[in-house]
Amino acid sequence: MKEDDIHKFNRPGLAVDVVLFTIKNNDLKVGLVRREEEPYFGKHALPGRFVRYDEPIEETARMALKLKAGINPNFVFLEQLYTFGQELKRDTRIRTVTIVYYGLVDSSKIELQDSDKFHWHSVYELPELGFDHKKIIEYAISRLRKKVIESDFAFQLMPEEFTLTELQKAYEVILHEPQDKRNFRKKLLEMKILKPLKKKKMEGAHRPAELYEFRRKG
Amino acid sequence: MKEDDIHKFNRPGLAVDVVLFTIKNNDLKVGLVRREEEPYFGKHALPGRFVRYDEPIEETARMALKLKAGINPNFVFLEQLYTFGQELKRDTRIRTVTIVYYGLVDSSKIELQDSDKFHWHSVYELPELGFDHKKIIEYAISRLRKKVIESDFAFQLMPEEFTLTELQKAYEVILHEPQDKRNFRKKLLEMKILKPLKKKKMEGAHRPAELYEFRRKG
DNA sequence: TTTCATAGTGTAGGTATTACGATAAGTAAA
DNA sequence: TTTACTTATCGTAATACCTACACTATGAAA
Repeated sequence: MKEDDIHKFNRPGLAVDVVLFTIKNNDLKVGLVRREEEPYFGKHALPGRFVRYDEPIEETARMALKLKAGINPNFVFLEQLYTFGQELKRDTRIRTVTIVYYGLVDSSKIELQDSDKFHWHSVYELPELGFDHKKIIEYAISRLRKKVIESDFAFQLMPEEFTLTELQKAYEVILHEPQDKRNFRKKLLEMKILKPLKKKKMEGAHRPAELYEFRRKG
Repeated sequence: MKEDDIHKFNRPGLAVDVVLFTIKNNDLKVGLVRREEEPYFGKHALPGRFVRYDEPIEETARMALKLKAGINPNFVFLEQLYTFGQELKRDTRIRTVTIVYYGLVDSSKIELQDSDKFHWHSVYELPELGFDHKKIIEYAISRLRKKVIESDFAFQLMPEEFTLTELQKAYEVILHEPQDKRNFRKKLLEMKILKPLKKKKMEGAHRPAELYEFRRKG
Protein backbone atom coordinates (compact mmCIF):
# COMPACT_ATOMS: atom_id res chain seq x y z
CA MET A 1 0.00 0.00 0.00
CA LYS A 2 1.49 3.27 -1.09
CA GLU A 3 -0.71 4.89 1.49
CA ASP A 4 1.54 3.54 4.16
CA ASP A 5 4.95 4.12 2.71
CA ILE A 6 6.58 5.23 5.89
CA HIS A 7 9.46 6.92 4.20
CA LYS A 8 7.28 9.28 2.26
CA PHE A 9 5.99 11.42 5.08
CA ASN A 10 7.49 13.43 7.86
CA ARG A 11 7.45 11.74 11.23
CA PRO A 12 6.29 13.57 14.33
CA GLY A 13 8.76 13.93 17.16
CA LEU A 14 8.41 11.37 19.91
CA ALA A 15 9.40 12.29 23.45
CA VAL A 16 9.17 10.86 26.93
CA ASP A 17 8.47 12.94 30.04
CA VAL A 18 8.72 11.68 33.59
CA VAL A 19 6.66 12.71 36.58
CA LEU A 20 8.97 11.68 39.39
CA PHE A 21 7.48 11.57 42.86
CA THR A 22 9.09 11.30 46.24
CA ILE A 23 8.17 12.02 49.82
CA LYS A 24 10.22 14.59 51.69
CA ASN A 25 9.41 16.51 54.84
CA ASN A 26 6.06 14.84 55.05
CA ASP A 27 5.05 16.22 51.68
CA LEU A 28 4.52 14.76 48.24
CA LYS A 29 7.10 16.19 45.89
CA VAL A 30 7.55 16.14 42.16
CA GLY A 31 10.94 16.60 40.48
CA LEU A 32 11.21 19.50 38.04
CA VAL A 33 13.99 20.86 35.88
CA ARG A 34 14.58 24.36 34.63
CA ARG A 35 14.50 24.51 30.88
CA GLU A 36 17.72 25.64 29.25
CA GLU A 37 16.32 26.13 25.79
CA GLU A 38 13.27 27.33 23.93
CA PRO A 39 10.38 26.93 24.17
CA TYR A 40 9.64 27.91 27.76
CA PHE A 41 13.27 28.88 28.38
CA GLY A 42 13.85 29.32 32.09
CA LYS A 43 10.52 27.84 33.08
CA HIS A 44 10.05 24.71 35.13
CA ALA A 45 9.17 21.50 33.34
CA LEU A 46 9.17 17.75 33.71
CA PRO A 47 12.43 16.05 32.84
CA GLY A 48 12.04 14.71 29.33
CA ARG A 49 13.91 13.62 26.25
CA PHE A 50 13.30 12.73 22.66
CA VAL A 51 13.21 9.00 21.94
CA ARG A 52 16.32 7.93 20.05
CA TYR A 53 15.98 5.58 17.16
CA ASP A 54 17.49 2.63 18.99
CA GLU A 55 16.20 3.33 22.45
CA PRO A 56 13.39 1.40 24.18
CA ILE A 57 11.00 3.99 25.55
CA GLU A 58 11.52 3.14 29.19
CA GLU A 59 15.22 3.60 28.58
CA THR A 60 14.44 7.07 27.26
CA ALA A 61 12.68 7.79 30.54
CA ARG A 62 15.67 6.62 32.56
CA MET A 63 18.08 8.60 30.42
CA ALA A 64 15.96 11.69 30.92
CA LEU A 65 16.22 11.25 34.67
CA LYS A 66 19.95 10.73 34.48
CA LEU A 67 20.83 13.50 32.07
CA LYS A 68 18.24 16.13 32.88
CA ALA A 69 17.79 15.56 36.57
CA GLY A 70 21.09 14.02 37.60
CA ILE A 71 19.31 11.11 39.20
CA ASN A 72 20.53 7.54 39.21
CA PRO A 73 17.64 5.81 37.48
CA ASN A 74 18.40 2.43 39.00
CA PHE A 75 16.63 3.45 42.17
CA VAL A 76 13.53 4.64 40.38
CA PHE A 77 10.38 2.62 39.87
CA LEU A 78 8.67 3.62 36.63
CA GLU A 79 5.27 2.99 35.15
CA GLN A 80 3.75 4.30 31.96
CA LEU A 81 0.99 6.82 32.49
CA TYR A 82 -0.44 8.06 29.22
CA THR A 83 0.59 9.29 25.81
CA PHE A 84 -0.28 12.85 24.94
CA GLY A 85 -0.60 13.60 21.29
CA GLN A 86 -3.88 15.34 20.60
CA GLU A 87 -2.59 18.90 20.60
CA LEU A 88 -0.48 19.62 17.56
CA LYS A 89 1.09 22.73 19.08
CA ARG A 90 2.31 21.32 22.39
CA ASP A 91 5.87 22.01 21.38
CA THR A 92 6.62 25.03 19.24
CA ARG A 93 9.58 23.47 17.48
CA ILE A 94 8.10 20.41 15.85
CA ARG A 95 4.91 18.50 16.30
CA THR A 96 5.58 16.25 19.26
CA VAL A 97 3.87 13.31 20.88
CA THR A 98 4.98 12.56 24.41
CA ILE A 99 4.79 9.33 26.35
CA VAL A 100 4.55 10.13 30.03
CA TYR A 101 5.89 7.88 32.75
CA TYR A 102 5.54 8.40 36.41
CA GLY A 103 8.14 7.27 38.85
CA LEU A 104 8.57 6.75 42.55
CA VAL A 105 11.79 6.98 44.46
CA ASP A 106 12.84 6.84 48.06
CA SER A 107 14.22 10.31 48.59
CA SER A 108 16.97 9.09 50.91
CA LYS A 109 18.52 7.24 47.98
CA ILE A 110 19.08 10.38 45.97
CA GLU A 111 19.46 13.02 48.66
CA LEU A 112 22.82 14.15 47.33
CA GLN A 113 21.65 14.73 43.83
CA ASP A 114 19.65 17.86 44.38
CA SER A 115 21.28 20.32 42.01
CA ASP A 116 20.68 23.74 40.60
CA LYS A 117 19.02 22.39 37.53
CA PHE A 118 16.80 19.92 39.35
CA HIS A 119 14.51 20.58 42.31
CA TRP A 120 11.77 18.94 44.29
CA HIS A 121 8.51 20.88 44.47
CA SER A 122 5.47 20.22 46.58
CA VAL A 123 2.67 19.00 44.36
CA TYR A 124 0.39 21.29 46.31
CA GLU A 125 2.35 24.42 45.41
CA LEU A 126 3.48 23.99 41.85
CA PRO A 127 5.39 26.78 40.12
CA GLU A 128 4.46 27.94 36.66
CA LEU A 129 5.20 25.15 34.25
CA GLY A 130 6.06 24.90 30.57
CA PHE A 131 4.06 22.92 28.02
CA ASP A 132 0.97 21.16 29.38
CA HIS A 133 2.97 19.75 32.25
CA LYS A 134 0.70 21.03 34.98
CA LYS A 135 -2.20 19.05 33.61
CA ILE A 136 0.03 16.02 33.27
CA ILE A 137 1.13 16.22 36.89
CA GLU A 138 -2.46 16.49 38.10
CA TYR A 139 -3.32 13.40 36.13
CA ALA A 140 -0.30 11.54 37.47
CA ILE A 141 -1.31 12.35 41.03
CA SER A 142 -4.79 10.96 40.56
CA ARG A 143 -3.42 7.78 39.02
CA LEU A 144 -0.85 7.46 41.80
CA ARG A 145 -3.58 7.68 44.43
CA LYS A 146 -5.69 5.09 42.71
CA LYS A 147 -2.76 2.74 42.45
CA VAL A 148 -1.77 3.22 46.05
CA ILE A 149 -5.25 2.39 47.24
CA GLU A 150 -5.57 -0.77 45.24
CA SER A 151 -2.05 -2.17 45.35
CA ASP A 152 1.26 -2.25 47.15
CA PHE A 153 2.66 0.63 45.25
CA ALA A 154 3.76 2.86 48.07
CA PHE A 155 6.68 0.59 48.87
CA GLN A 156 8.62 2.10 46.05
CA LEU A 157 8.86 5.24 48.11
CA MET A 158 10.06 3.52 51.26
CA PRO A 159 13.52 2.62 52.46
CA GLU A 160 14.44 -1.06 52.83
CA GLU A 161 13.27 -1.25 56.41
CA PHE A 162 10.43 0.74 57.82
CA THR A 163 7.86 0.81 60.60
CA LEU A 164 4.14 0.66 60.13
CA THR A 165 3.82 4.22 61.32
CA GLU A 166 6.28 5.37 58.69
CA LEU A 167 4.38 3.50 56.02
CA GLN A 168 1.12 5.01 57.19
CA LYS A 169 2.65 8.48 56.99
CA ALA A 170 3.58 7.78 53.37
CA TYR A 171 0.03 6.76 52.56
CA GLU A 172 -1.30 9.86 54.25
CA VAL A 173 1.01 12.11 52.30
CA ILE A 174 0.03 10.51 49.00
CA LEU A 175 -3.69 10.31 49.66
CA HIS A 176 -3.67 13.68 51.39
CA GLU A 177 -5.94 12.52 54.15
CA PRO A 178 -5.49 10.87 57.53
CA GLN A 179 -5.76 7.11 57.83
CA ASP A 180 -7.14 5.24 60.81
CA LYS A 181 -4.23 3.57 62.58
CA ARG A 182 -5.89 0.29 63.44
CA ASN A 183 -7.69 -0.15 60.14
CA PHE A 184 -4.56 0.73 58.24
CA ARG A 185 -2.49 -1.89 60.03
CA LYS A 186 -5.20 -4.49 59.66
CA LYS A 187 -5.48 -3.87 55.94
CA LEU A 188 -1.77 -3.89 55.27
CA LEU A 189 -1.12 -7.00 57.34
CA GLU A 190 -3.92 -8.84 55.56
CA MET A 191 -2.26 -8.08 52.23
CA LYS A 192 0.59 -10.40 53.26
CA ILE A 193 3.17 -8.20 51.67
CA LEU A 194 4.90 -7.18 54.88
CA LYS A 195 7.62 -9.29 56.37
CA PRO A 196 8.31 -8.50 60.01
CA LEU A 197 12.02 -8.30 60.74
CA LYS A 198 13.12 -9.40 64.15
CA LYS A 199 14.33 -5.92 64.80
CA LYS A 200 12.91 -2.90 66.47
CA LYS A 201 13.50 0.71 65.75
CA MET A 202 14.74 2.45 68.87
CA GLU A 203 14.23 6.14 68.56
CA GLY A 204 13.10 8.69 71.09
CA ALA A 205 11.63 8.30 74.53
CA HIS A 206 8.84 5.89 73.72
CA ARG A 207 8.00 2.33 72.89
CA PRO A 208 10.11 1.08 69.96
CA ALA A 209 8.39 0.05 66.74
CA GLU A 210 8.63 -3.23 64.89
CA LEU A 211 10.55 -3.02 61.61
CA TYR A 212 9.21 -4.54 58.40
CA GLU A 213 10.39 -5.05 54.89
CA PHE A 214 8.46 -5.44 51.67
CA ARG A 215 7.95 -9.10 50.82
CA ARG A 216 8.97 -9.44 47.20
CA LYS A 217 6.70 -11.56 45.13
CA GLY A 218 7.95 -14.95 44.03
CA MET B 1 21.60 21.79 24.69
CA LYS B 2 23.04 20.21 21.61
CA GLU B 3 22.12 16.89 23.17
CA ASP B 4 18.54 17.59 22.34
CA ASP B 5 18.78 18.98 18.87
CA ILE B 6 15.81 17.18 17.48
CA HIS B 7 16.83 17.59 13.90
CA LYS B 8 20.10 15.80 14.35
CA PHE B 9 18.86 12.29 14.96
CA ASN B 10 16.60 9.87 13.22
CA ARG B 11 13.09 9.68 14.62
CA PRO B 12 11.45 6.36 15.31
CA GLY B 13 8.23 5.58 13.49
CA LEU B 14 5.07 6.29 15.44
CA ALA B 15 1.97 4.24 14.75
CA VAL B 16 -1.48 3.72 16.19
CA ASP B 17 -3.22 0.36 16.38
CA VAL B 18 -6.84 -0.16 17.34
CA VAL B 19 -8.38 -3.09 19.17
CA LEU B 20 -11.98 -2.73 18.09
CA PHE B 21 -14.52 -4.74 20.03
CA THR B 22 -18.11 -5.52 19.31
CA ILE B 23 -20.68 -8.07 20.37
CA LYS B 24 -22.15 -10.32 17.72
CA ASN B 25 -23.95 -13.62 18.06
CA ASN B 26 -23.55 -13.50 21.80
CA ASP B 27 -19.79 -13.44 21.49
CA LEU B 28 -17.11 -10.85 22.05
CA LYS B 29 -15.46 -10.06 18.74
CA VAL B 30 -12.38 -8.16 17.74
CA GLY B 31 -11.94 -6.61 14.32
CA LEU B 32 -8.91 -7.75 12.34
CA VAL B 33 -7.53 -6.91 8.92
CA ARG B 34 -5.45 -8.99 6.58
CA ARG B 35 -2.09 -7.43 5.95
CA GLU B 36 -1.42 -6.48 2.37
CA GLU B 37 2.26 -5.76 2.76
CA GLU B 38 5.34 -6.95 4.56
CA PRO B 39 6.02 -7.72 7.28
CA TYR B 40 3.48 -10.43 8.08
CA PHE B 41 2.00 -10.25 4.59
CA GLY B 42 -1.29 -12.14 4.48
CA LYS B 43 -1.49 -12.53 8.26
CA HIS B 44 -4.17 -11.08 10.46
CA ALA B 45 -3.42 -7.92 12.39
CA LEU B 46 -5.04 -5.03 14.18
CA PRO B 47 -5.99 -2.12 11.97
CA GLY B 48 -3.26 0.46 12.33
CA ARG B 49 -1.61 3.41 10.70
CA PHE B 50 1.43 5.61 11.02
CA VAL B 51 0.81 8.94 12.70
CA ARG B 52 1.02 11.74 10.19
CA TYR B 53 2.84 14.92 11.04
CA ASP B 54 -0.32 16.98 11.40
CA GLU B 55 -2.62 14.37 12.80
CA PRO B 56 -3.81 14.20 16.41
CA ILE B 57 -3.27 10.62 17.54
CA GLU B 58 -6.91 9.82 18.09
CA GLU B 59 -7.51 10.99 14.56
CA THR B 60 -4.92 8.49 13.41
CA ALA B 61 -6.90 5.79 15.18
CA ARG B 62 -10.11 6.86 13.44
CA MET B 63 -8.41 7.04 10.08
CA ALA B 64 -7.03 3.54 10.58
CA LEU B 65 -10.56 2.27 11.18
CA LYS B 66 -11.86 4.07 8.15
CA LEU B 67 -9.11 3.20 5.70
CA LYS B 68 -8.00 -0.20 6.89
CA ALA B 69 -11.27 -1.56 8.17
CA GLY B 70 -13.84 0.34 6.17
CA ILE B 71 -15.62 1.37 9.34
CA ASN B 72 -17.28 4.70 9.91
CA PRO B 73 -15.35 5.94 12.92
CA ASN B 74 -18.12 8.26 14.08
CA PHE B 75 -19.90 5.37 15.71
CA VAL B 76 -16.84 4.15 17.55
CA PHE B 77 -15.99 4.95 21.13
CA LEU B 78 -12.22 5.04 21.61
CA GLU B 79 -9.97 5.04 24.62
CA GLN B 80 -6.20 4.93 24.79
CA LEU B 81 -4.84 1.66 26.13
CA TYR B 82 -1.06 1.67 26.24
CA THR B 83 1.97 2.60 24.20
CA PHE B 84 4.26 -0.23 23.16
CA GLY B 85 7.81 0.75 22.49
CA GLN B 86 10.17 -1.48 24.42
CA GLU B 87 10.93 -3.95 21.66
CA LEU B 88 13.07 -2.41 18.96
CA LYS B 89 12.26 -5.10 16.42
CA ARG B 90 8.48 -5.08 16.57
CA ASP B 91 8.34 -3.95 13.00
CA THR B 92 10.97 -5.16 10.59
CA ARG B 93 10.91 -2.07 8.42
CA ILE B 94 11.82 0.68 10.84
CA ARG B 95 11.88 0.93 14.58
CA THR B 96 8.31 1.63 15.54
CA VAL B 97 6.49 2.71 18.66
CA THR B 98 2.77 2.06 18.64
CA ILE B 99 0.04 3.73 20.62
CA VAL B 100 -2.81 1.31 21.09
CA TYR B 101 -6.42 2.37 21.41
CA TYR B 102 -9.30 0.13 22.11
CA GLY B 103 -12.72 0.85 20.77
CA LEU B 104 -16.28 -0.26 21.26
CA VAL B 105 -18.97 -0.23 18.67
CA ASP B 106 -22.53 -1.40 18.42
CA SER B 107 -22.31 -4.02 15.70
CA SER B 108 -25.69 -3.13 14.27
CA LYS B 109 -24.32 0.27 13.29
CA ILE B 110 -21.70 -1.22 11.02
CA GLU B 111 -23.30 -4.47 9.94
CA LEU B 112 -22.89 -3.67 6.28
CA GLN B 113 -19.24 -2.95 6.42
CA ASP B 114 -17.93 -6.46 6.82
CA SER B 115 -15.60 -6.79 3.87
CA ASP B 116 -12.95 -9.13 2.54
CA LYS B 117 -10.18 -7.17 4.12
CA PHE B 118 -11.86 -6.78 7.49
CA HIS B 119 -13.41 -9.46 9.68
CA TRP B 120 -14.74 -9.97 13.16
CA HIS B 121 -13.10 -12.76 15.14
CA SER B 122 -14.11 -14.25 18.43
CA VAL B 123 -11.61 -13.18 21.06
CA TYR B 124 -11.74 -16.74 22.31
CA GLU B 125 -10.55 -18.21 19.01
CA LEU B 126 -7.99 -15.84 17.63
CA PRO B 127 -6.21 -16.67 14.40
CA GLU B 128 -2.46 -16.36 14.08
CA LEU B 129 -1.57 -12.70 14.32
CA GLY B 130 1.25 -10.53 13.08
CA PHE B 131 3.50 -8.42 15.29
CA ASP B 132 2.80 -8.67 19.03
CA HIS B 133 -0.89 -8.14 18.41
CA LYS B 134 -2.05 -11.23 20.26
CA LYS B 135 -0.51 -9.98 23.47
CA ILE B 136 -2.02 -6.57 22.86
CA ILE B 137 -5.51 -8.00 22.41
CA GLU B 138 -5.23 -10.03 25.61
CA TYR B 139 -4.27 -6.90 27.47
CA ALA B 140 -7.12 -4.94 25.91
CA ILE B 141 -9.61 -7.58 27.03
CA SER B 142 -8.45 -7.44 30.61
CA ARG B 143 -8.67 -3.65 30.62
CA LEU B 144 -12.09 -3.76 29.00
CA ARG B 145 -13.37 -6.09 31.71
CA LYS B 146 -12.01 -3.92 34.45
CA LYS B 147 -13.61 -0.85 32.93
CA VAL B 148 -16.94 -2.54 32.45
CA ILE B 149 -17.04 -3.61 36.08
CA GLU B 150 -16.25 -0.21 37.47
CA SER B 151 -18.06 2.09 35.08
CA ASP B 152 -20.82 2.49 32.55
CA PHE B 153 -18.65 1.47 29.67
CA ALA B 154 -20.76 -1.25 28.15
CA PHE B 155 -23.23 1.26 26.78
CA GLN B 156 -20.92 1.96 23.94
CA LEU B 157 -21.73 -1.47 22.63
CA MET B 158 -25.49 -1.08 22.89
CA PRO B 159 -28.02 0.31 20.47
CA GLU B 160 -29.92 3.47 21.42
CA GLU B 161 -32.72 1.60 23.12
CA PHE B 162 -32.27 -1.67 24.91
CA THR B 163 -33.81 -3.85 27.57
CA LEU B 164 -32.16 -4.80 30.83
CA THR B 165 -31.89 -8.37 29.68
CA GLU B 166 -30.03 -7.29 26.56
CA LEU B 167 -27.69 -5.18 28.63
CA GLN B 168 -27.07 -8.08 30.97
CA LYS B 169 -26.23 -10.31 28.03
CA ALA B 170 -23.63 -7.78 26.92
CA TYR B 171 -22.04 -7.80 30.36
CA GLU B 172 -22.01 -11.56 30.38
CA VAL B 173 -20.33 -11.73 27.01
CA ILE B 174 -17.65 -9.25 28.04
CA LEU B 175 -17.00 -10.67 31.48
CA HIS B 176 -17.38 -14.20 30.21
CA GLU B 177 -19.41 -15.30 33.17
CA PRO B 178 -23.09 -15.31 34.07
CA GLN B 179 -24.56 -12.45 36.09
CA ASP B 180 -27.33 -12.71 38.63
CA LYS B 181 -30.44 -11.12 37.20
CA ARG B 182 -31.71 -9.38 40.31
CA ASN B 183 -28.32 -8.19 41.52
CA PHE B 184 -27.46 -6.97 38.05
CA ARG B 185 -30.63 -4.94 37.77
CA LYS B 186 -30.25 -3.54 41.26
CA LYS B 187 -26.69 -2.45 40.59
CA LEU B 188 -27.42 -0.87 37.23
CA LEU B 189 -30.49 0.96 38.44
CA GLU B 190 -28.60 2.33 41.46
CA MET B 191 -26.01 3.79 39.10
CA LYS B 192 -28.69 6.20 37.85
CA ILE B 193 -27.45 5.98 34.31
CA LEU B 194 -30.50 4.30 32.89
CA LYS B 195 -33.47 6.27 31.71
CA PRO B 196 -36.62 4.22 31.35
CA LEU B 197 -38.48 5.00 28.15
CA LYS B 198 -42.21 4.73 28.25
CA LYS B 199 -42.01 1.99 25.69
CA LYS B 200 -41.93 -1.74 25.80
CA LYS B 201 -40.25 -4.16 23.52
CA MET B 202 -42.83 -6.58 22.13
CA GLU B 203 -41.11 -9.64 20.85
CA GLY B 204 -42.11 -13.27 21.04
CA ALA B 205 -44.75 -15.00 23.08
CA HIS B 206 -43.92 -13.65 26.50
CA ARG B 207 -44.12 -10.63 28.72
CA PRO B 208 -42.68 -7.56 26.97
CA ALA B 209 -39.62 -5.85 28.42
CA GLU B 210 -39.19 -2.23 29.44
CA LEU B 211 -36.92 -0.23 27.14
CA TYR B 212 -34.16 2.01 28.49
CA GLU B 213 -31.66 4.43 27.12
CA PHE B 214 -28.33 5.56 28.45
CA ARG B 215 -28.65 8.78 30.43
CA ARG B 216 -25.96 11.04 29.09
CA LYS B 217 -24.11 13.00 31.70
CA GLY B 218 -24.72 16.71 31.94
C1' DT C 1 -58.67 -20.53 28.56
C1' DT C 2 -54.50 -22.76 28.93
C1' DT C 3 -49.70 -23.07 27.96
C1' DC C 4 -45.37 -21.10 27.19
C1' DA C 5 -41.52 -17.94 27.56
C1' DT C 6 -39.30 -14.22 29.35
C1' DA C 7 -39.80 -9.92 32.58
C1' DG C 8 -39.77 -8.34 36.87
C1' DT C 9 -39.23 -8.15 41.97
C1' DG C 10 -37.23 -8.61 47.73
C1' DT C 11 -34.94 -10.56 51.54
C1' DA C 12 -31.78 -12.89 54.58
C1' DG C 13 -26.89 -14.20 55.51
C1' DG C 14 -22.36 -13.32 54.99
C1' DT C 15 -18.50 -10.33 54.14
C1' DA C 16 -16.04 -6.15 54.18
C1' DT C 17 -15.56 -1.47 55.99
C1' DT C 18 -15.69 1.92 59.38
C1' DA C 19 -15.47 4.11 63.80
C1' DC C 20 -13.51 4.20 68.05
C1' DG C 21 -10.15 4.04 73.18
C1' DA C 22 -7.36 1.40 76.35
C1' DT C 23 -2.93 -0.87 77.46
C1' DA C 24 2.19 -1.75 76.41
C1' DA C 25 7.00 -0.59 76.13
C1' DG C 26 10.53 2.02 76.04
C1' DT C 27 13.30 6.86 77.51
C1' DA C 28 13.93 10.89 80.37
C1' DA C 29 13.33 13.54 84.22
C1' DA C 30 12.55 13.96 89.05
C1' DT D 1 13.59 3.90 91.60
C1' DT D 2 9.55 5.96 90.57
C1' DT D 3 6.85 8.86 87.68
C1' DA D 4 5.83 11.23 83.49
C1' DC D 5 5.95 11.21 78.73
C1' DT D 6 5.57 9.56 73.99
C1' DT D 7 4.53 6.50 70.49
C1' DA D 8 3.26 1.36 69.43
C1' DT D 9 0.14 -2.08 69.49
C1' DC D 10 -4.28 -4.32 69.72
C1' DG D 11 -10.09 -5.81 69.16
C1' DT D 12 -14.90 -5.12 68.74
C1' DA D 13 -19.46 -3.43 67.61
C1' DA D 14 -22.30 -1.02 64.05
C1' DT D 15 -22.90 -0.42 59.47
C1' DA D 16 -22.73 -0.74 54.64
C1' DC D 17 -22.07 -3.79 50.84
C1' DC D 18 -22.40 -8.03 48.26
C1' DT D 19 -24.26 -12.54 47.24
C1' DA D 20 -27.39 -16.15 46.81
C1' DC D 21 -31.76 -17.43 45.85
C1' DA D 22 -37.51 -18.41 43.82
C1' DC D 23 -41.78 -16.83 42.86
C1' DT D 24 -45.35 -13.86 40.39
C1' DA D 25 -46.54 -10.95 36.12
C1' DT D 26 -47.62 -10.27 31.34
C1' DG D 27 -48.10 -10.88 26.87
C1' DA D 28 -48.52 -14.19 22.48
C1' DA D 29 -49.73 -18.49 20.59
C1' DA D 30 -52.00 -22.73 20.69
